[in-house]
Amino acid sequence: MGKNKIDIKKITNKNYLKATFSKRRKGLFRKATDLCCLTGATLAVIAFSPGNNPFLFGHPSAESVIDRFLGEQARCASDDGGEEVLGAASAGNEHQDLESSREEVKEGSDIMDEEKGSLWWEKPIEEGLELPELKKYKSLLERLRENAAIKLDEMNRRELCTKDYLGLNFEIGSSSSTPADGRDV
Amino acid sequence: MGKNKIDIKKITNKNYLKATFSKRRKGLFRKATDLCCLTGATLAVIAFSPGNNPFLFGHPSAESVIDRFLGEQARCASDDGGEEVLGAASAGNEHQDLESSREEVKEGSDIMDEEKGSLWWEKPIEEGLELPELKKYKSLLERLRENAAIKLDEMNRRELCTKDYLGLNFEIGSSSSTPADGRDV
DNA sequence: ACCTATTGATAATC
DNA sequence: TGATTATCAATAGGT
Repeated sequence: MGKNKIDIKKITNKNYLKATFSKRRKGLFRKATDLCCLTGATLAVIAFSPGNNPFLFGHPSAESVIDRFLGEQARCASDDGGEEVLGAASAGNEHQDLESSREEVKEGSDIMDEEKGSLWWEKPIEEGLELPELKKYKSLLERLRENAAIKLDEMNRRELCTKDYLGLNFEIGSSSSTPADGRDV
Repeated sequence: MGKNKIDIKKITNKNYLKATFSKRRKGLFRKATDLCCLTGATLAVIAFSPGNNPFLFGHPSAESVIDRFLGEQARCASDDGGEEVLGAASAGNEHQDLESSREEVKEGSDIMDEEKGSLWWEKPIEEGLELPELKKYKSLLERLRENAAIKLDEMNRRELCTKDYLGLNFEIGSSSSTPADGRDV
């Protein structure tokens, strides 16, 4: 679709990879916006760049769509009077889940030579629940949203909600913050 | 981008709306697939059609991306030793959240004249936890996935995970199910 | 649903 | 690194 056609396979060149992610991520979010505008669909996109930076799109908001999805899944599953079967690793392992997430992130940050200067938060989140329970996720998301420096992708033109949480510093205890930057990956 | 240019504003005609959602939803998922293939990005798309049918795309899986997002949000918020502030409606209202989700769905099903015959589940979920706690969501998602009749959008060609949970019957206690159908909305 | 005229997204390049 | 442009890809309208 550009000057030349390309195969849809993993790009190895780091710089080209970053450029491509940037462009196509924007294109994807634009398509998402159009779809929402045209059809009023409820839609969320969660993306982690190759450099593990998070991007969000959502209408009416990413969190609300995720909540709805989770809620309907739960509702659906609870409507048939069945019994817990797959709970092998489910009961009381909230902490484990959180821990594994941390690991993932840590590993992830090494995948690419991140631009450490492009943190898009105005300032680090000024709060620190122990949140041992997932039932606090929802409020956490809201707090995160309100505290984060948000880059409105370009969607402000419509009432859709697009946010790029770029340069989210995933290091434990990190309280450093840097000015916004235009880079995606 | 078709025979004529169109304004990106809400489509009123129901049939045109359905057709447009169908086409553009597929296009969006294709873009998402390409982005994942090219850059290896971790990506999820959650969409509810105008008829409130859910569609999922995810690499490596929608659930894993959602989990990661939730996990990182939690981790991020808990890394600064702050205090709960926005919890106005957060503490101990898991049930309320679930209930409001149900309401949303109920209302939603009236928005469009749904094709009641296009239920894409092989059979209704054979389980019914009370799941009074959100920390069971993860396992529920897994169970739902295993029990649902999954329509692989067309992505099987790559190792990405695209699923259309179409015709998900959100009625409480619904145990009816019907064969798969090709309609999106 | 399937076609095709057109516009839109984007790979390469600067 | 952001902008430009030649090309392919997505899709609006009609069948």
